[in-house]
Amino acid sequence: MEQRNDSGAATMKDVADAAGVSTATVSRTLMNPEKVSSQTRQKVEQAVLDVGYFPHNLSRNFKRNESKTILVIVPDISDPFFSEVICGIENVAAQEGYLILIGDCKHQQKQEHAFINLIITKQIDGMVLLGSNIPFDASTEEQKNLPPMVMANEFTPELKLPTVHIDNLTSSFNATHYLQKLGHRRIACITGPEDMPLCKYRLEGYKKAMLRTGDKVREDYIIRSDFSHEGGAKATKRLLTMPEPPTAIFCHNDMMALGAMWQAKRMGLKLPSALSVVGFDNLKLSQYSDPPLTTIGQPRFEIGSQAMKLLLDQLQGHNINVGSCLLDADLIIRESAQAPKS
Amino acid sequence: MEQRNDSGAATMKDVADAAGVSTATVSRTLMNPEKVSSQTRQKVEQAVLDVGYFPHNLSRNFKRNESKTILVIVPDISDPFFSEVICGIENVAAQEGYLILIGDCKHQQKQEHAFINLIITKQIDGMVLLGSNIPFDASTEEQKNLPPMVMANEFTPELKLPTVHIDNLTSSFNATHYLQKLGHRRIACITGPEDMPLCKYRLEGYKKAMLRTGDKVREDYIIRSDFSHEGGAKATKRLLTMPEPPTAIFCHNDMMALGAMWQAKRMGLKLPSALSVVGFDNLKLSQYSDPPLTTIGQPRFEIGSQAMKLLLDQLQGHNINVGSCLLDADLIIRESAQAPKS
DNA sequence: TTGTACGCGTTATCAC
DNA sequence: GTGATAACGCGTACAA
Repeated sequence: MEQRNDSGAATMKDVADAAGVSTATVSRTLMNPEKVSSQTRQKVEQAVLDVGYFPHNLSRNFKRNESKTILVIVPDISDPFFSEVICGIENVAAQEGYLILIGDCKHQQKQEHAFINLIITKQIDGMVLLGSNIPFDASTEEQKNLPPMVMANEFTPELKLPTVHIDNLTSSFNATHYLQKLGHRRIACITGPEDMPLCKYRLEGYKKAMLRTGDKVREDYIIRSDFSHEGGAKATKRLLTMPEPPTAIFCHNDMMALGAMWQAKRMGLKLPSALSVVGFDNLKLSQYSDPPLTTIGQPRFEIGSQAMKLLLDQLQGHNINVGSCLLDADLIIRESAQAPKS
Repeated sequence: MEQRNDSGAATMKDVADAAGVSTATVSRTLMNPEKVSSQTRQKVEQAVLDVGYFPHNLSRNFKRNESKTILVIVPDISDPFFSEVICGIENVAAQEGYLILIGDCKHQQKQEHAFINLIITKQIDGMVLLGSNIPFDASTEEQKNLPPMVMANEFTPELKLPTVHIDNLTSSFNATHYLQKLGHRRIACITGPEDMPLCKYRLEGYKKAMLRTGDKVREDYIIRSDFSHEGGAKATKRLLTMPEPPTAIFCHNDMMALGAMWQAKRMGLKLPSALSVVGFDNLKLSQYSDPPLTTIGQPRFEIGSQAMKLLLDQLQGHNINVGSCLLDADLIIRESAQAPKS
C-alpha cells in the first residue's frame, strides 16, 4: 500500500519491510522462488502486490552489466523490405525480454561514433546486421571486443558471422530459368550496387541460367543500378532503347521491377505482352502492380526471427558454434511474365 | 594504457589513478569542465585518453534514474508513412543523446503489459505517440505517473498532450476544392477508421467544401475504409458500380488512392480522364503511380523532429506550457486529377 | 532457510 | 579547487 520512495516507485526495500523479511529474501523470491520456503514466498508475493513493486530494470541491468538491448543495423529504414524483418527480430527478442534499437545507417559504409558508442558505453548486448558490413571502424584495439553479432539477409563470408539468408544464387537461377521456359532468350538483368554481396549471388544465378542455353552472357544486358524505383526505371529506359532490346527483364529487387514496368508503360509498351518483368522480394505492393508482379518470395519475418534466435544462442551461450541458417525462397508466379510475342 | 577492470573496460577509478586525482574530480572534469583548474583538466583529459576511458552509460543512467530513451509508439511500422516521421524524431533525439525505441502497436487499442512495463520499470523517459491513443490501460493509480508525452500526426484534444500536426480540415478542404475547381460535382470520398480523429477532420474538410457549392452532401459518396490499398480498391469498386458513380474520388491517404486507381483501371477506366483521384500524404511511391498522384504533401520529417523537440522541452523542463505545433501541408498537383469529361 | 554486508560505476554533498 | 564519502537499487557471496 505504501510507497516510501520519493520518486514514487516502490523498491525492494519497501517490499522487504512490508513482508518483514530482508531484501535478500525478496530478491531470492523473485529470482529463485524454489530457494525460499513457501511461507515466506507467499508473504513476499503478497507484499509485492501490496506496495506495487516492479523491478527497476535500470539498476538490474547495471548490476548485471547488461542492457538487454539489441542493436539492429538496417541499411534504410524506409525500405519496406526491412520492416517485416524487424518485426521478426522484435518478436523473438520480446519473448526473452530484449529490447531492440533500430540503427538506420542510410546505406553509409561508416558512421563514426554513431553506433560504436553504444557498444563502448555498454548500451547494447548484441547486434543484428541487415546490411553486409559493420558500419563503423572496428579495427582499433580497444574496439576489438565487439558484442555478439549475426547477419541477416545479406551474406559476407569474410566476417565469419552466423548468418540467416536465402539461397540467392538458386533463387535467381530459378527466376531466370522460368523466363527461359516461357520462351525468352533475350533476358536482361538489372542488379544492385556492387558492394552488396547478395547482388553477386543473384548475378551468378542469372548468368548460370543464361549459360545453360549455350548462349554467351550479353554484358550489355546487365545493368547495375541502386535498388530504387527510379534506378529501375532509368536502367529500363537504357535497355529498351538498345538496337536489340530484351524481351524480358529480371530485376534483383521488386522496387526496381516496379520502376521497370512504370518506365516500359511510359514508353508505350503493353505489359506483359511486349515485355516480361520478374522481381525479387515479394513486397506487399507487388501484388497490386499492373500487371501483378511475378517475383521471388522472401520469408522476411522468418529471416528476422531466425536471426534473433541465433543471436540469443550466442548471448545465452547455448550453441556457440552455430553456422548459418538457410531459408527457402519460392518463385511467386503472377502475371508480369508471359511468353514473348515474337 | 592500463585497463584494470576484468570486463576489459576502463572505469573512472582507472582514470583517477592515472591522473593522480579523485574520481570526483574526474567526474567534474567530464561534466563541468569549467569547475576545474585548467591544470588538472589537462591531466585528466590525458589520462582519459591513456586508459581509453568511455563513460559507462548503464551506470550513469542508473545513478541519474533516467534511461535517456524515448518510446515511439507507431500504429504500424510497415506503413511507409511513419518511417520518415521516425527519422525526424531520431534525428533530434540523437542530438541530445537520446535513443529511441520503436513500439509497433499494430493498430491495437490496448496491449496489456507490453509498453506499460517499460514505463513502470523506468526504461523510458518519455513517449511520442504516432497514433491517437495511449495503447495501454493507464487508469490504475500506480500507473498514473506517466512520463512526458507528445502526440504527432494524430490529434486527440481530450488527452491534452502537446501535439504536432497539420491542419487536416483545411488541407482536406483544399483538396476537395481543387477537384471542384476542375469542374467536378460528383466527388466521392474514401475515409479511414472511425476511431482515428484525423479522419474526422479530413471528413469535415471534405463536407465543408461540398456544402460550399450549395449541394447537399451525399452520404452514399462517403465510404469508410481502412487506409489500406485493398480497402481503397474495394471502396472504389462500390462507388463505381453505383447508378450514378462519382467523377472524382478524394482518398484520405495515398495508399487507398493507389488502390482506387488500381481498381478503376481494372474495371477498364482510363485515368485520369474517366476518373480523377486525389490522395493524402505524398508517399514516395505516389509520384510513380500511373498517372502520378495528386495529393496533400505532409512534412513527415518535420512532424517527427518537431514532436521530439516538444518532448525535449518537457524532459528538460524548459517551456512546460507549450501547446501544439501546426505545420503546413500543401496540395501537390500531378496528373491524377483533371477536368471531368462530360 | 534466511539475513548481513558488500559491490557494480557514477554523481552529489559535503567538508577542507 | 579538490577529495572523501554516501548514495542509487539490486544481486549474491558469506555467515548464521
